[in-house]
Order: sequence, then structure tokens, then C-alpha cells
Amino acid sequence: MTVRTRFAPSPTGYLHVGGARTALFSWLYARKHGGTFILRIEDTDLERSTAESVDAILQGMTWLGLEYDEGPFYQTHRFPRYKEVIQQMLKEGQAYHCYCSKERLEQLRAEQMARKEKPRYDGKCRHGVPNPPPGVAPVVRFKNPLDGAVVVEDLIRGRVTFQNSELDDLIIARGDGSPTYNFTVVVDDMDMKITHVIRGDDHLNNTPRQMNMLKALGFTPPVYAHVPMILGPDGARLSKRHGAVSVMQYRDDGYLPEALLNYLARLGWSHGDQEVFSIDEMIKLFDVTKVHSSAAAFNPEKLTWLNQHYIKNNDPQHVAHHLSYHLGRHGVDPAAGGPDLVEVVKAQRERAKTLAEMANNSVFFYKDFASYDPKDAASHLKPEAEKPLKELRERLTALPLWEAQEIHEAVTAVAEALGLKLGKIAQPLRVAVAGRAISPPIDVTLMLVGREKTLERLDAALEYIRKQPVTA
RNA sequence: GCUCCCAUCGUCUAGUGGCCUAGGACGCUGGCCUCUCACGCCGGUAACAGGGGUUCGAAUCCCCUUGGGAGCGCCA
Repeated sequence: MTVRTRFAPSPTGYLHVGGARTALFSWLYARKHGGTFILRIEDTDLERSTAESVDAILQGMTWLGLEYDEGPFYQTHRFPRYKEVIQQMLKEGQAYHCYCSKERLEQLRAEQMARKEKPRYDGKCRHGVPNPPPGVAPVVRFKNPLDGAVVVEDLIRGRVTFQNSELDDLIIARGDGSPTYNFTVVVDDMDMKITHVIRGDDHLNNTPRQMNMLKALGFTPPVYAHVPMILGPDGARLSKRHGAVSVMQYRDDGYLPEALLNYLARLGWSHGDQEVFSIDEMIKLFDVTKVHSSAAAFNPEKLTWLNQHYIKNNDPQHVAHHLSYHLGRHGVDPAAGGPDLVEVVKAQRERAKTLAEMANNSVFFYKDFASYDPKDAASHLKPEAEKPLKELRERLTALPLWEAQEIHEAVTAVAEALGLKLGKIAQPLRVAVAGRAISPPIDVTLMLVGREKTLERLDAALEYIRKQPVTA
């Protein structure tokens, strides 16, 4: 039997990290077993579904690299099929028309709540309605078994038993004939021959109903795995007020997709003490069976640590590709001139936790800065820096080769000649060239900035120093 | 309220009856390295929710309590 998994988001917003995690788990499961991963858009809620959300979800999946083998299938395109199955169930007596008004249902619920009972449909129309009230468009309800139990052998939760007496006859088609969620899921999982349903555990309580319908339709239910939800750092359900929950927000904040994937996989799951997993390792080692059954809190610091790890250790070429997107947001096109981006990545990779940070710290390689960092200029571009900088300017101008090694020698030579510590000269130089006291090693920095720009900025700094009012 | 689920450092986790004076990682923190910022390296901090059992022996098995979560829609 070929494994077939699916990710079935409803397009009512962006792809959030919780959805990304269940998508990842489904994808991993399919890849691990040489199966098929299907994307299905559950857009039956016409009110809330939007085309923009579909795009956002697709974009998120693409950025993460979770490519699907089939789909996207849209439930709104499948209404004829749902109608067909509803007719069939009606004909076979597995479903029935219910004429109860919303008012009666509401009252019923209120009464049951008042009696401290679990609110549920009382089955009034289950055995037929002799005189249907005129003008009422009936809904269709599934005839749930009255007794017995449904046992879910959940890959993560283990055996979970539900008594049928706890379940009521759910509505599978609305008054206007449109199918409801729990029903479309059943038909789709059946038609798409889904073998493993990996989804959020908010669906665990829906599972027995879905299994009952599947059985009524003569289909063997798939294997289920309900993954616990993600909590915010404060232990409450992860939501917007915790900050970034959208996958694309993480891209814009400077995270690498593999870092997010690694973090998400490791959240609620582990393989011994291993923290870092390449995609291939995840496919090989990930075991949905070993996912914790308790909810896990999202820890942004650890994600950031992983991101830093990947920035530092991934192929610089790959990092550069993602970095150029962030430089673009600063109005810089690294392909249009300036130092080789890959070299910039190599110089910066150990000093950035995110690509947004790296981009921010790298624009000076490509673009002149408008002003110095005030504090750094005040502490380093002082009169006493004038002499070493002038001296340095001469040596740099005379350098036969513009290489880090030569530059380094020139800088140390000036320091020695003037009896200064390296920092006394490297820092003013750094501020002159980078605009502030933070940059890669000074020789590498100058090398990347280039001789022409370096001398230009050195002159500007000298000029700046001369223009400062002479104070103590 | 009812049904279902969950419970090891602040967080993610290892642990499946003796290897546990509970291990790793993030974070925080002391130190080293150092031209800045960092990286790196060495060290420290901190947990089995509580109570009963079972057992020679329990973080590991059972029960209760407490605490948390989800579901109970003509939403998905």
C-alpha cells in the first residue's frame, strides 16, 4: 500500500507555524515512506475563504520547500461530488433530512447547558418527519450509530476510545445544500485514498464522527496522528499577540527556511540528543510515533540559535541567495556591482543571527552611508586619529596588491610605527569605512569595500575630524 | 458543565523499573580568546506538580488530587 498523506488548510489567513508543522510532518511521512503528499484547500466556508489566503499558503509552502505531489485540490470544485454522496447516503438511510429550526436548536442547547449536559442534537427528525413544515429547507444529518464505541488508534496519542452515545447526528449539508467540513473531509480522504491523516489535535474530537461516516460509506478509515498544538512562550495558545506566527514573517525577519523546518521538527520530537537535522536526516529519522503527546511552547531564542547555526554552516552560496532578498529591502542590488556577495556572507556569517541583521550590517559594502553612528564617531573619529589615518592612507595608496594580507600588514605597520595598539587604529579606520564600530575584521572589511571606496571614505573621515570643534 | 487529551530544569527534550547524586540543547551567567561586533573554547545555574499505592527497588507501572489544553456550530 502506497502511503498518501495530505495537508488541508482552510484559506482564511496566512500559513502559520502550527500549520507549517503539521504540513512538515505529513510531508516527512510521505517522503520517508516513498509516498505521495497532497495539498487540499478546504475552502467550503465561502464567507471567510479568500484567494489571497490561498496564495499566501502556497507561497509559504514554496518558501519552506514542502512541495506537494498532487493538488492543490479545492473543495469548492468538488460540490457535485459531495452532493452525489449525500444523495447516496440519504437513499441508503445513512442520513436524513432535519427540519428543526435554528431557534429550536439554540433553545435545545441552552436547556442542555442549563442541565449541565453536553449540548447535542436530540434526534427529533431521525426517524422521519411525517409532515415537513412548508417552506423550510431541511439540512441533512448523518445517522450516527447509537451504541458501541469508536476506537482511534492514534499514532501519537495511542488508543483513544469514544462512546457513540456521546456523539450526535451532525449536519453534513446545510439548508442551501452546501456540504459541511466534517463531511467534505470524509469524502475527500476517501476519494483521495488518504492512508495517513496527520493533523492538529483540535481535530481529535472530530475523528470518531469522521470514522463513523467513512465506515458507513464502506471505506476503511485512514491511520490518524494528532499532533499537539503549539503554545506561545507564555504557555497560552500561540497567537498573533506572541509576535510572529506567519511563516512568511519569518522570511522577512531573516530566517532561513531550513532553520524554521529544523526547529519545528524538533519541537515536540527528538532523536536522542541531536539538535541539528538536515532535510535528508529529518526524512530518514523523523518518526511521527515519537512525537510528544503534550503541547510544546514555541521558543524564539532557540529558533534564532538554529538560524544562526545554519547561516554559519550552510553553503555561503545558498545563504547569499537568501541574503540578496534582504539587501533588496535596503535598496541594494548586489548583482549590480560591489563586492562578491558570497565573500560578504563569508565575512559576516559569524556575526549575524538573522539575514535581516546581516543585510543591515552589510549595506555599507554596497552603498555610501549618509552619516556616522554618532557615538562611534565621537569616540573614534577624534583629533588623535588624524595622524594614523593619514599615515594609513599613504600606505594603502601605495599597496601593490589590494588583498587582506597586504592590508593587514599595512595597518599593523602603522600601529608599530606610531607605537599604538592595533585597536587605536583599527577602530577609527572601521568607523571611517563602515560608518560605525562594527564590521568584520578590518583587513577583510577594507578588502571588500575596495581601494577606491576606502580611500574616498578615509578622506571624508579626515575631513570630518578636521571640522570637529577643538575641545578637550 | 460534559467528553477527550496532557504533565522531567524558564523553554525544547533524553529517560520505557536498577546505568539517575536525572543527561543534552536554547536562554541566563563566570572565565579565556580578541582590532570592533561576533564566533569559538572551558565552567556554572536550574527539573521528575502533589499524595497514595505496586515492587527488594520508581522519573519510569496503577489510582486520586491539582494544574493545563482541546472539542461540544447550518466555522474549518
